[in-house]
Amino acid sequence: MKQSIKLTVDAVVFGYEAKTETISVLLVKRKYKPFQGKWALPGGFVLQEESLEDAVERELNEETGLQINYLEQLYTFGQPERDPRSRVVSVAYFGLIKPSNFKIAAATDAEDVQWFKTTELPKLSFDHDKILKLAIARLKGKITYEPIGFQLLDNKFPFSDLEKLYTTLLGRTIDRRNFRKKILSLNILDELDEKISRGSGRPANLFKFNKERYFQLKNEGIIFEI
Amino acid sequence: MKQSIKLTVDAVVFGYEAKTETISVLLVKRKYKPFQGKWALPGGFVLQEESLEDAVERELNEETGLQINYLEQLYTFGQPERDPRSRVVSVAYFGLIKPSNFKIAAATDAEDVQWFKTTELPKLSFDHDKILKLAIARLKGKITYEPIGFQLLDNKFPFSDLEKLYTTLLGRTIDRRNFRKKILSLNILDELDEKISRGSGRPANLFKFNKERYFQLKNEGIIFEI
DNA sequence: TCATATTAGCGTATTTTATACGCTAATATA
DNA sequence: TATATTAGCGTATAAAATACGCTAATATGA
Repeated sequence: MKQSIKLTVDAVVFGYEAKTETISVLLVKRKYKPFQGKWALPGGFVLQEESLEDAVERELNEETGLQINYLEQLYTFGQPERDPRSRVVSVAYFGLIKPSNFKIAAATDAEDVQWFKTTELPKLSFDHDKILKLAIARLKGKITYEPIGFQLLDNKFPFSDLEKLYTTLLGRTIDRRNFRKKILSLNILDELDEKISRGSGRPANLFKFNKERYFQLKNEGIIFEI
Repeated sequence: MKQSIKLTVDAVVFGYEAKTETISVLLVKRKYKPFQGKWALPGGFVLQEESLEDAVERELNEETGLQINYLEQLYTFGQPERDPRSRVVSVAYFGLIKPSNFKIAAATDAEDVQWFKTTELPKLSFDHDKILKLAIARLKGKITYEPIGFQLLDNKFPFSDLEKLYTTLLGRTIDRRNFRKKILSLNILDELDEKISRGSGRPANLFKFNKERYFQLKNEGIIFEI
């Protein structure tokens, strides 16, 4: 067996800001060759005795200092020529973080770390463009049949944040009344006895995603769908 | 970099027989240690300069002689202890073959190859039980929102074959009239000027999945859904 | 302090889609 | 030629999705 393949993990981490209604991706500036000085997805080599998930979380923490909120495997990229140095296969992950976490990024490690709006992306290293493209498609697709959107909002959020998130992700206007009816009929949101006022306009009630209830419904075969 | 991780691919290949209404999985009996003599998913080490897809197709061909009809990446399994020998990460694939191909299996290589009904599975080697379980879930889930079912039927098939396949996969009865209406309204089947008679009963018209039309509709944003 | 701008919150009518339901047609076989 | 078997199809009802516009509560600027 002459196989000598290196294994890496890469992470596509999305963040959302309701104020500007933008989805951003976390990128790091590469310190070493190849693609030195270019932007890339955070990631790196898997340690010998470490699970893939541990590897992603370690790399993310080392490079960005961020606490991830939701993480799932995206796809494994293994084209022989994807790394100019040698054969490197990368298991890509897909992550989401909450806005409160969003703000503290870029605060930790040596390399440059930055949030990029998905509409203003730089050219990326390796095949990371391809990975990112797939991740964006996954995010947009998944949001309609699994409640991962809540992972991009704070624990307590006004309904309008959710609405704006869906408008942004789906790239089209949605009817506010019908959307509210639909989401509330799913019975996975708890309305709190708390209001929030952000600038002008009527203060909004805060909601909370009820994870327990969601999993209970899921077990009963009731499916989330927008 | 002290990393020395081996990379393998494994394939979960499903076949369907309308006569018995059973879904089967292709398994091979292991020739060497570990798990010598035990059943496992077909697969093996990725060659140094080979893409992951090429590796799966090569291994499948070497071990079973089968031509695969549909192949997609399933998930990458990387728990450190999943192989007792050393660190081995496996990229699992999900494949479907048509009944005509189904029959010629087990005809080629040295190891023992066999179809197992998904209801009568043996204990598998490594973490292959877990992989198979995920693949079955994927098959059952995917069939409702992508027309992969046609990959399990012959090119020309009577409508009842499709109906039986869905009944089997979904594990519940479906209303024949409503199912027919729904599928035909999708406009992705061509009704042929050909009939088939299998034993008693009224001979059935043959249908053909219109791939071009499906992709055209898909591009227009029209989604297949059962 | 009051007029204006801004965001939140909600109901009903209409259209579309899903579901429920049972008979006749064409063949093989006994 | 009678019987068993599979194929093929329509209509009525229920459920879900969509379309649509006003009032409430606050901030802000005149």
